[in-house]
Amino acid sequence: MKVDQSFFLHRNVTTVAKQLLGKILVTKIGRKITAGVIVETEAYSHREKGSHAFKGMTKRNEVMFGDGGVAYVYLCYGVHEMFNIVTNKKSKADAVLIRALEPLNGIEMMLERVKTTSPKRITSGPGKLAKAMGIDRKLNGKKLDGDIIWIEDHGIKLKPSEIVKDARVGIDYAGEDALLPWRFKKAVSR
DNA sequence: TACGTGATCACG
DNA sequence: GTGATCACGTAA
Repeated sequence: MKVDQSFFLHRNVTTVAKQLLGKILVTKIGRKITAGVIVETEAYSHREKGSHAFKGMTKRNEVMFGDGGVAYVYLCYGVHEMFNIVTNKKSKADAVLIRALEPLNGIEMMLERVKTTSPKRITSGPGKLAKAMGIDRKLNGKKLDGDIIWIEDHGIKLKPSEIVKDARVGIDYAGEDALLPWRFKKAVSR
């Protein structure tokens, strides 16, 4: 079933980032459904330098300042669309970057979008998964309880021991805040 | 390790 | 207006 919007209003963005692991991201773009299990996330709080919201509201990060439960999508390096989930209440501009999925449904469609034939690692990075899922800036600000993009809970809850914590990547500009262990990953089962 | 790519933002 | 910068991916 769909995750209730109240889940995204939680005040602790790292908690939401951890609890998103194991949940399902689903998009329905032009009648095509694609879905994948979230296996890697990063938390961004408006109070630390890694966040786009740290220096206040701009045209780009505007949707982060509204209530949680909407998509924040922006273009990175002129090439990649990045998909985030806004969390916390209005004016508390927190967000979770979805960094990796395990493909579940609509793999054919994903392959077509990414223009490859190998499903291996097709959703293994933030830019790639957005492309595979058909997510772009048109979805910026869209609520996650509609019928275009949403999150489902299939009852999977990871134990703390199944969650690998790490420093976030690609944010050297954040200085000491780049060291926060706010990257969460599902441990590889073996 | 190096760089493409284009929107964005902080200047003025 | 303009220029530096960037929450990546891929090739080498």
